[in-house]
Amino acid sequence: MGRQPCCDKNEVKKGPWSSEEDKKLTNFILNNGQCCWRSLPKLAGLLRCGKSCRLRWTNYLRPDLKRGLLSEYEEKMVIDLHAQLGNRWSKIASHLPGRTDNEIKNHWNTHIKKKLKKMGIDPITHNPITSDQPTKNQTIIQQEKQEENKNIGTTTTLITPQSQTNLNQQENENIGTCPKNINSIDEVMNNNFCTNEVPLISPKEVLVPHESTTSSTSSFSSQSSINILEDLLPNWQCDFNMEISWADDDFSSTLDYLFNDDDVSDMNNTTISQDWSQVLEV
DNA sequence: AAGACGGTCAACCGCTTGTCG
DNA sequence: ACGACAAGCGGTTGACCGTCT
Repeated sequence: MGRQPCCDKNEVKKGPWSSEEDKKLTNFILNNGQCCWRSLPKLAGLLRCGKSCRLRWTNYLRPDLKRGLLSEYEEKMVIDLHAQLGNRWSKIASHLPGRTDNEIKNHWNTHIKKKLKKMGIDPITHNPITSDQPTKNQTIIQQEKQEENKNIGTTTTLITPQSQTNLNQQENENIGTCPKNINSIDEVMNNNFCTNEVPLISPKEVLVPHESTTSSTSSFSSQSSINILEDLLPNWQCDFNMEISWADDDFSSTLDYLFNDDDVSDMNNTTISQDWSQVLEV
């Protein structure tokens, strides 16, 4: 017998989210926090699948998300992490505060892949693509790398909890070290980028330079969510007991997306609700 | 002007993993 | 140990938009 569907597909709405739905979802989560996605749509008055709500929130509505294209720094980080972790987008995203796995995955497939190919680097193996037949050593290295990626990508039945722990430990140890083949990318990018030089630090500590978002492509949705946040702001101020400084760099980039500079300066030292502070602490 | 085409990205689908009784 | 359920994850799809012809 197959798995039960997560929701009745005849009764749920699919496709792009309307600003009204965004508003309902944002409002509900800000007031009640994130709990039980399956029952959330009903409670929030949404005709959506819980899964869909979770995705919309984590990929789009979450207020700590950065918007706009990935910076050069972030791109290099993605390349470096991909060399170590393979297509484990959520792991990669966890090292890039304010970025989602979906966003990184899309950016990889649409921008970085091409860039690397253009530079003569195989986006899968992260080794240089040569026009000649690969040498014996290169072939072996590539095979090893593919095998490595394969193992990383398929943590299935053969992996016991103990070996999984070991794998995770190994993984954690590897993060922060320069992989053997990353030199090839460094050479091409003419930049000694390497994670042992770029500390992988918590979202709270990372300050990623962001670009102006005037060129943001997701015109409808991003705009609608920004409007929603603006609409909801008074509620947060009412609910919040905790005082934070909006001058904190952590928040400034997010705020840049939400408000113009004047708005941000007006909001310095305003108060916010606990739910919101939890969201920001992600 | 309009149709074809390609690029981008939000959203979906289905599988895997984690948790709890 | 097992099954059921919720959440997470990565691959894929399809709508939208800009550019080209």
